[in-house]
Amino acid sequence: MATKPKRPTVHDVAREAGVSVATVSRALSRPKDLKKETLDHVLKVVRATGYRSNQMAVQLRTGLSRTLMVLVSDITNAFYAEFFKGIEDYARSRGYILLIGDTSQDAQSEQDYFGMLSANKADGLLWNVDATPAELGQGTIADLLGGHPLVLCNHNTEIDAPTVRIDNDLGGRMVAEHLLDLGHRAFAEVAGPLEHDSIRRRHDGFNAALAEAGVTVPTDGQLGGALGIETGQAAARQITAMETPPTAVFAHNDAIAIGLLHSLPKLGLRVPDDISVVGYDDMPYACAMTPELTSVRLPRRRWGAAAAKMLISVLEGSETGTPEVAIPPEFKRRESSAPPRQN
Amino acid sequence: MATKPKRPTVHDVAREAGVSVATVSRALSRPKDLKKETLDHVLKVVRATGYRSNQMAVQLRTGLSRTLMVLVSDITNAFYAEFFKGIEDYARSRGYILLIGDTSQDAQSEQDYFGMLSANKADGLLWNVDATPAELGQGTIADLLGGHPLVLCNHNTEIDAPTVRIDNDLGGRMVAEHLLDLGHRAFAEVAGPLEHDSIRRRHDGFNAALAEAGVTVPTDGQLGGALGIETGQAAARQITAMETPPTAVFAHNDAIAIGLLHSLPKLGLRVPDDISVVGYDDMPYACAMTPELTSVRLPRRRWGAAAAKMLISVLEGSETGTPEVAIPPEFKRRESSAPPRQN
DNA sequence: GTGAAAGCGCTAACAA
DNA sequence: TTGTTAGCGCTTTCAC
Repeated sequence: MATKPKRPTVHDVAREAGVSVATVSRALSRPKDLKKETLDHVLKVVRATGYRSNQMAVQLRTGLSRTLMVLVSDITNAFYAEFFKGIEDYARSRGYILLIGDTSQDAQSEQDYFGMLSANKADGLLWNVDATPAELGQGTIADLLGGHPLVLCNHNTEIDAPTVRIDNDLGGRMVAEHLLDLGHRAFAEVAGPLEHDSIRRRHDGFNAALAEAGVTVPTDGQLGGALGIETGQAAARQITAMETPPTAVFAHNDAIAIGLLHSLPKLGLRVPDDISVVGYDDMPYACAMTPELTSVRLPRRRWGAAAAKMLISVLEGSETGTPEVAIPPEFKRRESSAPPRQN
Repeated sequence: MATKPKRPTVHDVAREAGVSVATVSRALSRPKDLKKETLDHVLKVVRATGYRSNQMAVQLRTGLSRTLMVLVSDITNAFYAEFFKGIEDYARSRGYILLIGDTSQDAQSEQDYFGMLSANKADGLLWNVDATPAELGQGTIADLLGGHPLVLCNHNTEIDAPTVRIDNDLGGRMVAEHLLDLGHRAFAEVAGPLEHDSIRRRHDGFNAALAEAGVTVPTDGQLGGALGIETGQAAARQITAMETPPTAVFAHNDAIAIGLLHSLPKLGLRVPDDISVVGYDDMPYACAMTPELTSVRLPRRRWGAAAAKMLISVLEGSETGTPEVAIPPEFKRRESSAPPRQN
């Protein structure tokens, strides 16, 4: 643990190099302000001494941490992996690093993380909002965050901030159009929690597109629950129990779809022969299901990168409004959807 | 953007409360050093002014960032999600936050992150090593990290540091024993990159247990490749092309197993009737495959928590050796493995 | 129990 | 082009 021998500071380097601390600082941050000779010399000493600037001091001095806080409700969700990567890639290309936090849908954790932002542990926040925080009543979001800027990764009507989200209306619509094209007219929908904007929109888009074709989802075909495998399994039981089951189901995410794929056949409905199943998200394993799952691919990496870019633009002053950009998803047709049987 | 009105500092609070800055600082960090009266008064002013300490200053002054850096080679891998959560949970309970970095198996990125550690962006490092960094030749790992402590989450013979890893020898052994118990004697193994310690060990454990039963994997049954679905698909082709295919396959992770599950039936071998498949990792979707995948469950969350605990112990001085703890996995029997057919 | 004051290591005016 | 110097906001001796 060579942690004892105190690390060299600008002063050490300055003394060693026979220049002032300012020169050392400049050599590192604005090299072109120095005579090439001096620069080379200082840099050599820097290397010789193994000097590394102490970011704690830099941060205090500049007021910048070059750190982005990323908040999601469940870091455990594989869904976010690519999203993080997109953020990380762009952020790092701009010299920022990531503080990733999991709020677990818990108001206290959320507050804690907001507190860290206020305490300048990060310069800005990338937030995948699920629910509007309760504390928001007591002030604006900017107060909560200590004035640090925020970019939302989900739409939220009660928070006024730049937003970079997936175009879920379009996603839902894509599913409807695909299924209609195949000839389906009898549908079921297994929804997630509709109070979440991103869920609501895939629902709205789906149903709007159906409505335009003169079709509606019957009441008993409107199922839903949490965004998990079990919801799909439960839905499969409900669907197979119906007198005239739908010929196509739209699951609000791939986990639900997997639950369907897994349970429907066991309960007597083959996919896609008897019933088509379309998922949403296009998780990595969607294409390895049996049958391969038709899904809506969300460009999660691009999404993360766009959000990071937006936040950094705000931080660096080149973005001042509160734009809302919606990233279009992409439809992935696979084996789990097919034309309905003729009967 | 209420970012203009400069935030209150200890001085502001001190003036407002009619005490010294020292007293304000104490009120926040060591309340019991103050007369209850003073304390209450200061705290009231703190609340009134909305004061929040500036962590940048605290860090510089104390030399502590209360931040843990976590480095993995691919943040995109769903495998890490639960691992992160375990780290986050424990870390946060101890007042630490997480800086998560993705090295992309890239030496430069790795160096960059090490540099940030040296620059005190974090107090310590939790590292899921894949390969020993090339730069290690030029000095000890402690130098590279600026003297900050490190806990490895994978064994690495060339780096001497406390390690908290999964007991992969045991995992591999569990698979062999399960399959032997079922009556299998003809095996194939689809391995990952054996240069990784965690992969090597599941291989070693598996083969050692087979050897003890007097069985070996024939040469043409020793397959392998990257830890992805495609490797499983390719292996399925090789296996089905064999004159006498094995009755059981051990896939080094679930992705490979999924590739097998997906491709074997298409090529004429039913799972588990003709051939048993056992995966490794027990990813969330393993139990939703058709057939449900028998796998080795890695307690990833517990693993992360244990690693975080170890690192914080080192940081706070209560752990000084270089212990190596191996966390035992758990066997999950499901549908994809069954006794071999009698023939 | 409380205050005064000395920095932590760095950057950025301002001077020279 | 380079140096001097004043802090950034906080914690922590050391006095009182």
